[in-house]
Amino acid sequence: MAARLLDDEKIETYLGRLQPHTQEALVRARRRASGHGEPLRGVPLLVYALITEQQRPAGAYDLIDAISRFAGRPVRPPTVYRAIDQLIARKLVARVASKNAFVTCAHPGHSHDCVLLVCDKCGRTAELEDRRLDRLILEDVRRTGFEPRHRTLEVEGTCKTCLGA
Amino acid sequence: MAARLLDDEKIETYLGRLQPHTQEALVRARRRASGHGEPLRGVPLLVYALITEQQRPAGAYDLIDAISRFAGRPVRPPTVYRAIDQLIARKLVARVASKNAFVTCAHPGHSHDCVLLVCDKCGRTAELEDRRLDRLILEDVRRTGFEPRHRTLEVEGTCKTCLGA
DNA sequence: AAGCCGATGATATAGTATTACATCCGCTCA
DNA sequence: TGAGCGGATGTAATACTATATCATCGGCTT
Repeated sequence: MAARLLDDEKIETYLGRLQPHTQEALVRARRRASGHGEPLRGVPLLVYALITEQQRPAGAYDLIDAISRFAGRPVRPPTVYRAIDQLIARKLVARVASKNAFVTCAHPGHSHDCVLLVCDKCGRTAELEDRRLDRLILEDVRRTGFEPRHRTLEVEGTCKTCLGA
Repeated sequence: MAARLLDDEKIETYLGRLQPHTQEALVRARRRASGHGEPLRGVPLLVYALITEQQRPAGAYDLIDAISRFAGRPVRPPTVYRAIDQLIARKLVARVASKNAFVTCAHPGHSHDCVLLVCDKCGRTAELEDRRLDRLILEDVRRTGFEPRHRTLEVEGTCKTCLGA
């Protein structure tokens, strides 16, 4: 392992000051991570916390800037992209293809082929799950002889809150 | 109107040499376009033909290069992006969000919220339509109080042909 | 024919992502 | 115990994608 860019203790102190919803998500994410390979730490942990904290998709370069500020020196893109890849592999984070951004999964560990609702106004996202939908898509796709590996289902529009305002 | 970058007649000559499937698509696209605003010509026409010709998603810069070669001088990104935007507005082309690329719509004029099957191996895409699916997604989304404007549904995997090979 | 307007074109730059290489750690095994 | 292997981490450089801004042109109005 190379010299750690970020000190574990410093990260923990930082995390302790985040919002309650982030704390809760971190507990869930760590619990999930502990069953799947290495514990969550370093840049991936920080990336996960940062995305969760702001409750909407984060661009990779927003994350790079935030982590650079935290570290007190520039952190390069591959460092953060690697962290994101790891989080996606662990199914803790999902890419928002329509925005080139990333969100934390609301239900870590679920099927993960969820429907992502993206609000044009506030930028927040919500997840939706529907087994019937999953099944229908799978049937339709398989019927054509196509073997699916991954699916992206994103709906852009206006969320309930923004409709009210 | 500024000096035309591309000469109409030269384009027609070029188009005449493309594959039969492209010719057919062009006829359909032009018919559709004629009912909706200006006829298709210039850069948008060429972009449409180029994407169709290669039967798989084209990156914006592939198109920029191809059109530059055709024009015999560099054509700048905004020129091509504007053409793409126009084609998307006319529903002749769709963005492939998961690949930052563009495909021509197989069924110009249809609902256009189709399912896009993207093959990892050969890169080709196929479209799928299913009203039941459309309805189910709409119901699910509306139930949460979200007002949809646009949806992206892409499935990555292996196509029938590549599975056979 | 002066001047407005929208379409087109060029310049520059912003934003997103990856390739390739350097470095360091900690483990294995002589 | 320390040489060296291998994986994770860190850096530099660059490729790829997209847009904001300004310049220009041609046709239309009056």
